[in-house]
Amino acid sequence: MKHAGMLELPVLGLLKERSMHGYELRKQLGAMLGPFWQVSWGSLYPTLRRLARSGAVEKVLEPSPRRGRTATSGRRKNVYRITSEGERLFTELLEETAAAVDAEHFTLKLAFFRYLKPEARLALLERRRAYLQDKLEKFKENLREYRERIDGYTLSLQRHGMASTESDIAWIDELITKERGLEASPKTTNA
Amino acid sequence: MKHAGMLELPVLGLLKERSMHGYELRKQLGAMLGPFWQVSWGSLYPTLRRLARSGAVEKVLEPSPRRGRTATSGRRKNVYRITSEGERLFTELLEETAAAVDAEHFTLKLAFFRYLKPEARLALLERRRAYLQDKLEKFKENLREYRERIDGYTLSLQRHGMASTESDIAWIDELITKERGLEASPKTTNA
DNA sequence: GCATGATATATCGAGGCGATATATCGGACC
DNA sequence: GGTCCGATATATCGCCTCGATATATCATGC
Repeated sequence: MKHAGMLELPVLGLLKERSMHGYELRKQLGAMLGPFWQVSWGSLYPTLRRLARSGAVEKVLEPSPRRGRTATSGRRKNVYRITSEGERLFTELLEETAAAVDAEHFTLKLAFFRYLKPEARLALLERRRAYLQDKLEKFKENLREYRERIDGYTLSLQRHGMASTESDIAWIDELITKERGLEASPKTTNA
Repeated sequence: MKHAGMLELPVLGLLKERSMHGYELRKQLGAMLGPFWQVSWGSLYPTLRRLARSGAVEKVLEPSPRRGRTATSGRRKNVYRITSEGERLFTELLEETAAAVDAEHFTLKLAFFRYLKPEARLALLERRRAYLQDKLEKFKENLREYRERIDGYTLSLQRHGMASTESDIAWIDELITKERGLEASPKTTNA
């Protein structure tokens, strides 16, 4: 993953559930997002430092590592806890639609959808859908324009890219349908 | 796109066809790879500088911008030409299978497949296929392990990820089949 | 005792990206 | 003729990600 400020949201989202240290955070992230996209230390620790500096998280003082045999772990651990400012930032980052277009950002937002109200979810889904639709159009246009100039491999590549984009749109549509169903059901049940 | 050393291959590949300056290079790249992944200036110009420093490309002296009206363009242009060292580097980067697993690297290699011998193409395709297959297995394993702990959105996300990966594998298989057909055809035609 | 691997934090350098600065050129508009 | 704008063209800055690496401590097994 390449884009900037990728980790803020998932780190805050996990710390929202319970305080953790960096190493554990990484493991949880891996479980949540599938076995791929293992977060690198060079991204994670600086992110925690940034969040701490901005007051979104704070270091929890461990109850003294106690240099004796009774302590479960004498190892140095930096446990981080989310602050109220962090909670605010989390919601702000999650709701913001501008970054919802990017695949990675959208994926990360989706993993924390349960914290959003239905209308905010729909807003994000529809923003992402519009982006994909636009991408598809541009693909077609590009293909019309450069058709003769590209070779078979590149053509196949572009066709597969278009098919993938269509599949992504269909998936988003499923999610939108489910979401509307959830919105409607409370009233429908009562009708 | 995020990974390191992404631009070396496509820049050399385009300069192989004809000498160009940075701005044009960017436009060609866009046409080739679809309307997305517009290469940033902050990546392109440093890449050209690196390639020039390592002797893979060289600046072509424009026939003096001629401060008169006869010149088609008095604007400063840095036209780059590939060297024999650059041709060698291009082939090396293209054939190397290690980086073929990454989606972006693989895509870029595919765009220059026509410069490879059939067996080298097959090697890259099969390497990419093995990676995707492994990715799929790990997805399934991860899902078995964390099934109960993830919510509906995350589950849907992972399922879609798996379906996409399967679709990618099917596409690679198509390419492999075509490739084997091409390999066989010269003999078949003569049989 | 002592090797090994998991836990845990931290930093470095290379490179990508978005934003921005700067300048020239070709046309459109009046 | 003047002037504004958008396309052409090169370049750099700062922030961030990533892979590699360094450095410990702890748990387990032999």
